[in-house]
Amino acid sequence: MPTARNTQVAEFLENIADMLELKGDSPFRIRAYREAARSIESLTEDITNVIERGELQEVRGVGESIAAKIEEFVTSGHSSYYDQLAEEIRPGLAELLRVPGVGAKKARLFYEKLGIDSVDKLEQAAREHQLSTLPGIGPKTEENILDAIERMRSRSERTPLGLALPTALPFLESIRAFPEVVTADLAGSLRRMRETIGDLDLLAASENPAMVIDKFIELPMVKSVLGHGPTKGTIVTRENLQVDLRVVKPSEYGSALQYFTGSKAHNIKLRTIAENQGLKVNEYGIFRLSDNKRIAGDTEESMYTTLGMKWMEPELREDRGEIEAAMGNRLPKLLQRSDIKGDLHVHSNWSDGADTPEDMVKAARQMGLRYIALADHSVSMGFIHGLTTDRIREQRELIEELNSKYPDIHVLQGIEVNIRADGSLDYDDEVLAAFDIVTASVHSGFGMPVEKMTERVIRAISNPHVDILGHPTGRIINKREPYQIELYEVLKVASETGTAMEINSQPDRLDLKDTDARMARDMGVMLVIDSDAHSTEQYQYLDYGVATARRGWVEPENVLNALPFEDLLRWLSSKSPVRKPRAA
DNA sequence: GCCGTTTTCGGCCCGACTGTTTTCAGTCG
Repeated sequence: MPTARNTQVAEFLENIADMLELKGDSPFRIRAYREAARSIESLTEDITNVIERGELQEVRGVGESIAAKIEEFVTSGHSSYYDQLAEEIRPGLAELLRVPGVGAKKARLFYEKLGIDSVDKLEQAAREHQLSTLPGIGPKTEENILDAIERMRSRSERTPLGLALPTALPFLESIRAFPEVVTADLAGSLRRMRETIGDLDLLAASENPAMVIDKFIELPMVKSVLGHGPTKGTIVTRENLQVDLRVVKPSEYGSALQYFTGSKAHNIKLRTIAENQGLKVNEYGIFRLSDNKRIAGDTEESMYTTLGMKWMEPELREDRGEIEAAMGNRLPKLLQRSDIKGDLHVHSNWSDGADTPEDMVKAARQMGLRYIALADHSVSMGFIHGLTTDRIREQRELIEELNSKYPDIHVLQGIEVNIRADGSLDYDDEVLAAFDIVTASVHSGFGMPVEKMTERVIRAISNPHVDILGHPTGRIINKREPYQIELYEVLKVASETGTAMEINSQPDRLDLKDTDARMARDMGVMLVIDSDAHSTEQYQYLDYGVATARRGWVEPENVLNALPFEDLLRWLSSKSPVRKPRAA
């Protein structure tokens, strides 16, 4: 799977950066490795393809030296440079950097003076008050380290957006209701709708910041208070999520919102551009270097227009070309939730869903959807009542009844058909032909080698009855890595056969992910934003799928279920024998 | 280690907070 390999390479470079940091190497060299890592992480194609074309050094942040290390790592699976560093730096030391508040200097100090080379040893030393015998370390630092380790253990991973957003919204509502607050918004990765979130960042404008912070830390959802200053408060919720609130003056709100939304890489790029124009950007506004006069910052839009570019949606702000696009007036017209006209992947209690088909139809109407496809599981998923051919016929009758009972919504008979290990499908072609729409998904045999998996999926989507590939990489965020697959090859075939790729909106899937969705879009492959709802409430998940698509620069014309129903039918009828891909 | 409509050498975003240090280093975003 391309992006999995890209992730590996990025991790490899990050590890080098960590070790260089522990070594006390040049901060600029360290940053070069981290920037190269980030750049590769957001590539929209498999890095091996880039290497094969000999274009590795064209990747931003990758020069001669890093390119050589990547090539060795990718082709041989190891790196002599890395091995050499690993001999100099005890491997456990990098673990210490994961503790918030412990950076390279402290890690090195702890190791050199106390022999600490693991988080466990660090915890023990802090408990025994050995850390405070060191220069520059006092009892407060000791205590903070213990707290940080405890929090790290209770929530070791980034929080999925699907948990972070529902936690943050009540805070935002409460803060907006404070009489002292002029306006408030989500900020940080939450506002950019990243698939996982570290700390939940909120921003408010008020003439009386201290009062707002005082009230914030008293909110009933607060479990404990980590920090409490005049303009910034940090608390921990009962879910063990950290929420930061910053409060600024109303006149600084635009610049603060821009600044605290990030991403860091996006902001660095903006500042560099500003400098070339004789300007300085910070969280208080844009200032002319010549006389230090503030010339923008009341609104976020003014921050961008002053620098000669259009305002852009937060989901784009990852330094993945959006700044260049904004300067050239080439920003995408991003898909919006209101563009979604239907949901083509919905389960009912005929397989593993919780609700009846009729309940699912009624809930879809309430969501304002114009069509849905019931897509229960196929027969080999016996343990969750996959549909037998008899039950398929019965369900067809039921769907016809529902269509006449609810004329304001179209109900399609779909199926989530299982892709077997050899790439064949659970049903014969005649059975498949009877469905209105077919989504094929892998549900087993995740561990097969990359060539086999790629072949398997390509065979499945080459079947003229298959309209959509469901959750194409199979990952579960924080639980299961994507299976090994050459997504680029799959997408090439999909663009030839006219098979759409799903962006599955389940918050722990978000599969395709943002950068993969962008690759699909760039290759002219149609996308489908599906809820994969297993109960009536889960239609709400479409919001996360739409966010993922937006982060992938996806526009309405790239999305199958943004089509009106009649156009969808036309698209579906055109697959056989080979559907022509729509122009991207 | 990377990069260049200021540069192939000399830069590399910038400010806040925290703890401990009495003037600043380390860490973070």
